[in-house]
Amino acid sequence: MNEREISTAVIRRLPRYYRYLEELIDSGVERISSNELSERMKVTASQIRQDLNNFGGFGQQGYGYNVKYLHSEIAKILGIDKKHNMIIIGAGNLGQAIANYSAFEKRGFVVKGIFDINPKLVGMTVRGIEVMNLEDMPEFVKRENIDIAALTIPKTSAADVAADVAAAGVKAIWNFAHTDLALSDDVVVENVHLSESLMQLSYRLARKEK
Amino acid sequence: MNEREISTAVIRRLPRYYRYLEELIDSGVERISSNELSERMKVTASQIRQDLNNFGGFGQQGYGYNVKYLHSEIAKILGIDKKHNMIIIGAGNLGQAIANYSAFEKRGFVVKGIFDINPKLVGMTVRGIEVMNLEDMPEFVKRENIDIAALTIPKTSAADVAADVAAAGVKAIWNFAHTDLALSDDVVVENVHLSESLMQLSYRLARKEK
DNA sequence: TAGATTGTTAATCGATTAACAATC
DNA sequence: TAGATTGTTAATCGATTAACAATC
Repeated sequence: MNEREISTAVIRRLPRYYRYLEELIDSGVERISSNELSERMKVTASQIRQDLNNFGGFGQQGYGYNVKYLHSEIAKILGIDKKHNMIIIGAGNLGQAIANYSAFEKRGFVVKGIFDINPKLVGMTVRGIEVMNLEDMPEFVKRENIDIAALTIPKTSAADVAADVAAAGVKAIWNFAHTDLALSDDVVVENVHLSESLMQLSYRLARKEK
Repeated sequence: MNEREISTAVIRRLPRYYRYLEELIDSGVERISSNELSERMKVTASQIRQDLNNFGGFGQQGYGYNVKYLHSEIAKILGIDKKHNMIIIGAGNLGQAIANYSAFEKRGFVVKGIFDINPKLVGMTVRGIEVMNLEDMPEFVKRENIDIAALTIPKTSAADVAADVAAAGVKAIWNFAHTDLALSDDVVVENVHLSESLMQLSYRLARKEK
């Protein structure tokens, strides 16, 4: 696999390619050219070919791309050909929503445990997964080989909890708290800032109205 | 206000500026230079000045930026100085999480109603907001002057529901369904694709491990 | 072989960074 | 006035698009 750095712009597009390829498989399409795909996805064929060729030559001249093959190759690139053990910290609605979302499991993300500090929530069960006390998290992370922690907690406690899960051995944090987490470089942090998304929507709405 | 198109890269950064300015206000800071802010936010001072000057000269030579003033100007740019009436379609965990998230209301996004097709959920109350039957949505949108609809529903029904809310007069859709919505250009669509975010995390995790 | 379409190089476009004159 | 820092122009860098030779 190539050593040169892939831009985030490319990485952001990969899951979308993956989704479209999935739909093509479902509708029984066996091969597709960059041109046909470009029309469906509303991006240029050139961009599709450039993006894919960052990772290898998955197509064939005169033929195009084999849908199933390309789909499986992108899965490998994204690392979703392997299982990932995940925990959720924060058993509120958002944490429960993620725990309940079975499509993640289909992509190899298995929720092994949910944690909270609220004694009212501890002991509860979400989709068969027990809500445990946050104190028991470090031991659980080690025992169950957890590599991803989703933080669905208020921003006030996010920094501390992030430090704790990192110390326990978690390798990636999916952060829903509205704050930037400063952690050592060997922990991956992926942010989902819902309020920022809503503000972008608001901006575009305001421009339209003008 | 300027007529030239602002790039999405700039728009994506605005909410983050806003958040940092909010924190500065909370900690009693009255003015800040692009240089100080650049250190806190880990972006270049040049970028901050360029971004802001897309919208106007909010600073003063030799002084910097007045934190409160800049904060309020960005609020205006983002359109969050005005109230937005919002509905949520889909009363599952994710819909409930959004309804319960009071911070949105602080930014002027007021959840007026929640809709679902599941009769078990209809009649329920979330944060004092009644869950109504989706059939009653069009009339509600008109009566309550709704301009934003959050779609927290499965992708199978997303396209139809999106068309319905647009027909009812909703001006912007905050889409959580894992599909691209094709709608007329006068409806703003902002996507939150959680599974794509998780795959990006997975990609970065896989690269780290290699 | 001819036609189609990739992989890849080159050209263009846009975004970021650097530099500095304007000015508070 | 001198110092600081913006607003803005110019330079650089990177990403996207176009073009086409390679090849199935």
